[in-house]
Amino acid sequence: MATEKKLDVVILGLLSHENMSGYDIKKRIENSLSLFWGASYGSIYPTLKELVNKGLATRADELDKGREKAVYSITDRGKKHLASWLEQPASRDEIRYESLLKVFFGSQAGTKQAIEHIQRLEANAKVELGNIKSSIANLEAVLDSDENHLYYLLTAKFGEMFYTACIDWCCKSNEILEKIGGGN
Amino acid sequence: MATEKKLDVVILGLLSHENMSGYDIKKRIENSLSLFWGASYGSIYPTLKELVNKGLATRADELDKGREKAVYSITDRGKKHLASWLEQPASRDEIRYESLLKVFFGSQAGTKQAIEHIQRLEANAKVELGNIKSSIANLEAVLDSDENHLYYLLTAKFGEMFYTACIDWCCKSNEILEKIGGGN
DNA sequence: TTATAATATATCATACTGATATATTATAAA
DNA sequence: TTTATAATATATCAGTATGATATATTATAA
Repeated sequence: MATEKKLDVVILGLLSHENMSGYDIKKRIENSLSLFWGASYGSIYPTLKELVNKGLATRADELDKGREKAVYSITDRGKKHLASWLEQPASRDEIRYESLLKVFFGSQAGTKQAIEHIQRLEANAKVELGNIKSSIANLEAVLDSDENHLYYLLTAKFGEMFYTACIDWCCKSNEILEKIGGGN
Repeated sequence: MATEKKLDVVILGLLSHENMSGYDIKKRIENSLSLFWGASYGSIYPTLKELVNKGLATRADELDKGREKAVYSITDRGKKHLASWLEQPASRDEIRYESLLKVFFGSQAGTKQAIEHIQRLEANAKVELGNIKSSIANLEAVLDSDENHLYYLLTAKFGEMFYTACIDWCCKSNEILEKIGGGN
């Protein structure tokens, strides 16, 4: 069956918060879900068509500042579909870290290169952690206004813990490799 | 271009440690890389053929206890290909956690369901952490015998930190949700 | 004015999954 | 001893997604 299709329910979830266009959905995924999920235009637009065909969403063409825009809304059937997915246990929890792959094969390239991969990972984690910390500050400021904010805050805190632990691992690993890798 | 192909270099990396069959490669990935990378037979076998066609690996048919087996070895060109990938910065470091997706959409299903997802995540993380801890103990015992063990140990320690932090997040999130979710 | 960024959607080659199929050998259970 | 089940070993394919590319319009900065 290939990986069980998830993008339909991700989009339905976002539409359950707010009506959106495909373009809006992409931005929302990048801003709020990117820590633990992603999606490309190449799958978002076909999935939106499919949702309309199945009666899980409806499309309304709007004119926003002279520019055409298709805004999608979740239907009652869409809400039921979303709810039935939400009650199932998650079936895909995984990490894909090419950096770790390169560390794993470190003996082929030498200590120096492994250190470089770890330092890039650390630098990136620091940027992400900075972004997440300001998200958390913003969310905590508006926490009572919308129930969704609480759940968003919890996932942001997951990101905070992940990148904090990741940076810590990078430091320790660096130390170990610096110690043994005088030459190579 | 779709996701840049990575399985070729993953397999070359494993073959740089040891000659292996497709079946062996699958097991090795499950045992040693599954924390941060995965692969299915449906991609491993075609990739092995491709590696042979490109002259990056060679195939030798062996008879192991009356059972046919194709054992692959990395070539010099394969080693160069692996080395040139290893010196590039990683281009794919990501998490795909459906559990977090379900937490994010928690307001649609209610506090109780969100707690259930988090508890399943915690239970799974505890199992993984147990496995990783025994791996680490084994690796630390044989550390000087093979340079690869050090890099394997580093990635295992990444897993240890990840699942430890994950369990911690689950506990804290659980508490928060239990507090507010008396009813729903 | 001119270039660049942002908005908005569409298409497609390529990569990979997970299911299914097939066949053999090893091992545990009846 | 038969019988079932697990492990070894490989192959195929529909379905799901990525990321690159293309196109067109409006907004903004140089």
